[in-house]
Amino acid sequence: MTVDERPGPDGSLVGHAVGSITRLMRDNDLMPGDRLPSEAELARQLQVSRTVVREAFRSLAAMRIIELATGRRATVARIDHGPMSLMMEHGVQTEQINIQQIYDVRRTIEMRIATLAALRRTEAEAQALAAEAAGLRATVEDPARMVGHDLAFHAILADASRNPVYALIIGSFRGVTSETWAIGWRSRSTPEARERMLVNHERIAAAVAKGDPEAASAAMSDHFDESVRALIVAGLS
Amino acid sequence: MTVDERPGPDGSLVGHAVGSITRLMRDNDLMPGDRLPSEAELARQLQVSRTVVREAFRSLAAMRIIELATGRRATVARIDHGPMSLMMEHGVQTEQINIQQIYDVRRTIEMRIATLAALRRTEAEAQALAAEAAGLRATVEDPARMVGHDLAFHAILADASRNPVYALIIGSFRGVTSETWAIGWRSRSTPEARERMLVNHERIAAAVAKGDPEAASAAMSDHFDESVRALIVAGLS
DNA sequence: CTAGCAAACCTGTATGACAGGATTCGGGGC
DNA sequence: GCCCCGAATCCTGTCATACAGGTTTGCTAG
Repeated sequence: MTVDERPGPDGSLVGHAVGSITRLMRDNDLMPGDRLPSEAELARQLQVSRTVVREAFRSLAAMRIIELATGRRATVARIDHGPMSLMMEHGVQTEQINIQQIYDVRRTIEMRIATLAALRRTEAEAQALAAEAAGLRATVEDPARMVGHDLAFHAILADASRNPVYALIIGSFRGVTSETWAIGWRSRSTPEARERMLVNHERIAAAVAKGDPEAASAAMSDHFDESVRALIVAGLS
Repeated sequence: MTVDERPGPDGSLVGHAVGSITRLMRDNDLMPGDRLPSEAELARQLQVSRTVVREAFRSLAAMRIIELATGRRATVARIDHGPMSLMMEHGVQTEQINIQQIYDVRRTIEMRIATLAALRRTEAEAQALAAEAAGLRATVEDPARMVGHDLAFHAILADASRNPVYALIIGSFRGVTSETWAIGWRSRSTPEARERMLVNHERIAAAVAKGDPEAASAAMSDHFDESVRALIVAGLS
């Protein structure tokens, strides 16, 4: 396993190292779990100090392209929504993205997810979905626990689409959603409004369990109509 | 501007530092362009070595949450699709994601983008779109230049949706798309097949220019039907 | 052949140093 | 009083070295 010396994109040595390490992974067809050369070895091959290799590793680890652990060599990582979630939170925090925009994207994507999940869900997923919908209803007095059920519900659904990219995107909204969820819930001030929210989840779960893609998609659409309305009531722009 | 000392998520000092810096940005409402404390200053406040602060900075810079430059202080960054693009490439490279899955997501999202763009595009965007469609037709003999026009076409459209999250997601497919685009193009072996591809872009541009959301969405749907068929012909799973 | 242990390897962090690039601030000219 | 310029200062990028743990490897003893 050797590394070539093409200069990286920018003039920086770290940028160069990141490029070289990425190329090394690609050229050697490294798969998740495979081990990379040690920092010292890479430093030698790239003719830079260990500092530079370490910073390059940190960059790749931040994107969960590789995984670092003390004492162990760096390994190729499984893709994960964590970094994307942080990026989204940053976007919202710095007012480059607003919550309504995220909900528009979520509606678009989750309607498709519902369709696919209705066609592809396993029996276990159908049951897990029903359980999370029931969990929502059961914790109606404890918003802090409700948000966990809501997040889990949508995560299971995304997984059931059998397309990891959907799961990734939904996961990337996880941080933002968990921070704003309570606002939406509080804005549903009447028992009727709250009941609608609970029923919508149950409808989605039922349609997916029944394997009815149109009904699942329609229920998801209603769910987002209702949620977006709640957010508007709350004045979240 | 000070930093508290809550321990980070994992035991690592770098993880702690990343958390503290993130919190510092949030608590002080730092906006893109604003400067962060210097490495030495943070090292002092967090009671860690500059090494740790630097690695934390690298992590945040990898996600484009902050921006680093020689001699200058780190600044809060504008959100950017670069890291997401690298993550997607990694996912495809390691066979955790396949091209068809990406195309399913793209179809879902770009149909919505077409709808929004038809409603919200500026005059300049309508013209730029037409120009890129024309560029595609003009460079039909040079796939390397064609892919640039295709990427630009979809990027302009995404921007015209006036929802940066759509632009972000489309951008995250940029790397993968540019690497597989040529395969799809080559698989369109007849002049008719190639003409269909060109016409579809022109139809989208025309519908968006006319401000007809249904037509734009339908044209986009046809575009993806055609593209996905081309990829299937090419045997890309 | 296996279990266990020691050596070798490896990463996380700290310290100190220094070469440029960037910022700042004071002074001089107008 | 204001603007421009240069020097002092600050700051980042990189290197070398050191050492405390954690991990892997390989040898040895039973």
